[in-house]
Amino acid sequence: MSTAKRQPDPRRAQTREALLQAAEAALRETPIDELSVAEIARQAGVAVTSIYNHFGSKAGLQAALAERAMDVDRQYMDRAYVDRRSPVEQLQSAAAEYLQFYLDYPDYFRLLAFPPEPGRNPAGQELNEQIARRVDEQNARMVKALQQAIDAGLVRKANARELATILWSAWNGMISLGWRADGLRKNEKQLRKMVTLATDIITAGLLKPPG
Amino acid sequence: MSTAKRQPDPRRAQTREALLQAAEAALRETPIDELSVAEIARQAGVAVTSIYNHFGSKAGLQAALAERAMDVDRQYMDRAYVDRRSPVEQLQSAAAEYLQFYLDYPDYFRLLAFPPEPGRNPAGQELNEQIARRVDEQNARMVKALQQAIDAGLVRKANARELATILWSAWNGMISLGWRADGLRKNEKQLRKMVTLATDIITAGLLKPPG
DNA sequence: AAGGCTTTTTGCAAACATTACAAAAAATGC
DNA sequence: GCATTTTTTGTAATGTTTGCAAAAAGCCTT
Repeated sequence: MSTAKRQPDPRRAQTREALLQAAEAALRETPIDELSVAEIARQAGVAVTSIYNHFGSKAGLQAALAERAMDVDRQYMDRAYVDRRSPVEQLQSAAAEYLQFYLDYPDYFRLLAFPPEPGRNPAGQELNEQIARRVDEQNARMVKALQQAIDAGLVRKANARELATILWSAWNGMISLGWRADGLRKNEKQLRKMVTLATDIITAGLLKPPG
Repeated sequence: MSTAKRQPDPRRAQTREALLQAAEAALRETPIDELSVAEIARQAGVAVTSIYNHFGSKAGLQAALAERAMDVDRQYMDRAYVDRRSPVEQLQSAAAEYLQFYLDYPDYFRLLAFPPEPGRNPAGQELNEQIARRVDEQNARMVKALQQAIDAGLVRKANARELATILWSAWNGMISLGWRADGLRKNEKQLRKMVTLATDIITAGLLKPPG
């Protein structure tokens, strides 16, 4: 293995940070569709190409912002996983908080739940993996809650990790109805109702021993 | 209302059909990413602009093909909703067939489950609504099975339509893990397992009366 | 602290999707 | 057959994305 080490080039962190800050600031003024990569680069004082060097695409840059916002997400989830609550209650509130995160940051949610294909661009792929790790990290908390419930005999025996993935991806599917452009779209109220009911049903199904 | 009627212009159907056929044929040879709208238009013998007149976007054209493919989807679902089966069995096989449809036609599945935004283009919006109607039509069969189960006292009392939406969107969320570009992606085997387990849990939860 | 090597940035050209618009072509209804 | 309307077409312009080569800047060794 040729792991030739080297001190990291400070320029890299610098332009990366300049882009993130410029993009974040610009996005507070202008919706993403009306904001061109040229404009972002101009405000960051770097070349357009640098966006692709660092993030792989315009969506990648946005995703990098979303990844930062996962710190926010962690706060949401902190509210859900409180130890005094029963595991079932924790799942219910995790679902509610996850939905709330979407309602507060719809763009970021979409990028985390349904990341755009990075193509063959290495920077984009790397970023994607990084985001996946963050998501996984969050799901780990759900896994923990489920495992406790299983160990306590409250929930049917099953792989807690798989169960968490089911829960999380099912929520994603439901919440994605919030931005459909057709008649199948659901509004906030409907989403709340749906996610609540679904989580209720699923937890009921978990409590019952397998037939 | 100024509903001035008029005979439909045959040219419209003609170029539409030419585009659909050319696109379908071309897509058998070339993946969508490597197929330009210019090339499709050329093979159809029409102007590029016509694609936008009729379908709103390149994705719209693909979606129109997917809409046609819903006849295929319907056939898959026919296999699931067999009257001799119990409602719960019907749901299980519906889930399995839906997943199979994705496995056989991943591109079409994606367009139906997660339709791209049509923007402000009227043609694209119209197409989107059309697809939504088809999807709704399919879900109606699930609604029917659920309603029967509710009426028979097998399943907790709830709005069958809502339940069907939950089931369908949850499946979408799980199946979407099949094309994630990061470490969270699931392969065919894992998807089967997950969808089966999830449907099992959900139906178990449905059977149990609400606490 | 100088020179060589590597990383990073930059600018440019080209491909592609998309939009807007105006002119051309073709159909309808009378 | 003619006036009106619909549809198609071509073109110019904008924006994202890729590839490439040159320039700039940083690291490392001596």
